Amino acid sequence: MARTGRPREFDRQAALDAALTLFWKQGYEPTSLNQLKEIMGGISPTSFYAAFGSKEKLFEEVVELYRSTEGRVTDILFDDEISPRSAIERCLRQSAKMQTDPSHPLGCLIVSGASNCGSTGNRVVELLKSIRRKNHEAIKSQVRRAVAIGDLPNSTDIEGLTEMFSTFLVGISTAARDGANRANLDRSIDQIMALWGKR
Amino acid sequence: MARTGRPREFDRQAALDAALTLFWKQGYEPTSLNQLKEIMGGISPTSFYAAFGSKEKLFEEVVELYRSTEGRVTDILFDDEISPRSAIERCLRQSAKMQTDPSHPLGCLIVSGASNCGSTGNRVVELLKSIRRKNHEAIKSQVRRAVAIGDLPNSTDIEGLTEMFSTFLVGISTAARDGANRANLDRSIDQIMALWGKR
DNA sequence: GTAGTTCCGTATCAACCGATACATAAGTAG
DNA sequence: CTACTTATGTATCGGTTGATACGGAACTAC
Repeated sequence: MARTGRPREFDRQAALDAALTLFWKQGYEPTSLNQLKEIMGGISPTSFYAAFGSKEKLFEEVVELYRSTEGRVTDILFDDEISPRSAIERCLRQSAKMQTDPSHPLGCLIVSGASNCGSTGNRVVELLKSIRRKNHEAIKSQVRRAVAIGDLPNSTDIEGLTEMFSTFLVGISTAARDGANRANLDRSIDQIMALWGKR
Repeated sequence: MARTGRPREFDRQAALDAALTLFWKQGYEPTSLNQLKEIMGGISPTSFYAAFGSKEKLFEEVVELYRSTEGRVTDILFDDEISPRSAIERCLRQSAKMQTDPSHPLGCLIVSGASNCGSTGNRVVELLKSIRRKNHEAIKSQVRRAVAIGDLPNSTDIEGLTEMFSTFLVGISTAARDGANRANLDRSIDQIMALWGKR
């Protein structure tokens, strides 16, 4: 049975895609409702709030969309089927490739999407921070697993190595926004991964 | 001869210090004139604009203040009197220490002070970006010098190694804001600097 | 004293912020 | 047809943004 009521006149998914692009480029707070409404197909405020609830809820939905598309480059950190080294290296390389891809805004929405926020944006800041924290923990699990399976020596400083990869990973967003290209980032990953084989 | 006219009733330097703290914590755009006026001694709008010109000019002055105080941790990147390795390592360690110091806001004003900006903040974004670019170039000069003096082999990938240190450096700001402590960051620097001795 | 200079407090500006009210249009259900 | 449901367009809400106008206060110069 078809849904009752007047049908929606704009493409909700297309509007969400457009909102992702805008939030990705500008961040949460500087992106205004007027900009969103315009890029989302010139919809009216009523349509906006009926379809998405609020700016904050839209952002949360956008983060989910990002995580299920471009943002999946970090999913491999949670993969225990491949080698720990491969998980971390591939995460870094995929992130570098994705974040420098000119077909969408530069950098990472999770890192740079809400770094400057006033008091109204606290929930959004915490949302992104919790995702970063999970990635950090996933890196730690991989390093720990590498030690457990003998791929890294028992003397390995797990916290130190984890923090190194984690800090580098979040740094990619600023680097990409500052104009670092994929080739240079890939070579920097060659360098940082050399640590793994040199001890 | 003393200056003519009614004397200023607030401490301009103290106001500037307070503005630095607020911008550092919240970033450029989310920090409002009302917040600034209040923390700067409860001054009036007239006093604010007479003394600092505009919000943007105040921020530029705040950046200068930061660069001449806490922000000096990166100055050592421009020092050609010490060894390249020492210049980079000390920059990283000083940055990690400074950015996790609880006596002031976490992270780095140059990296995180204006990452989310609308069209009005473009000049500010470019100002910070240009500073980051200079740091990146300074790292490159140090790596190049290291190769020149034989501290790194001729086969060194200068671009790759530079990007690695530069990306890690900017990553410290997000890491610190996410709660990384100094000890862990220091150990991560142990790890990343080990590259220098392992080839 | 008076003139000139600089700063201060209050009141206010136009523009924009996120969010709603209200009436109406377009569909389904019976 | 009427009743119900859902989306739409316009007009507007109260609040905040960065920035000014204007008159008066506090100082120096002479």
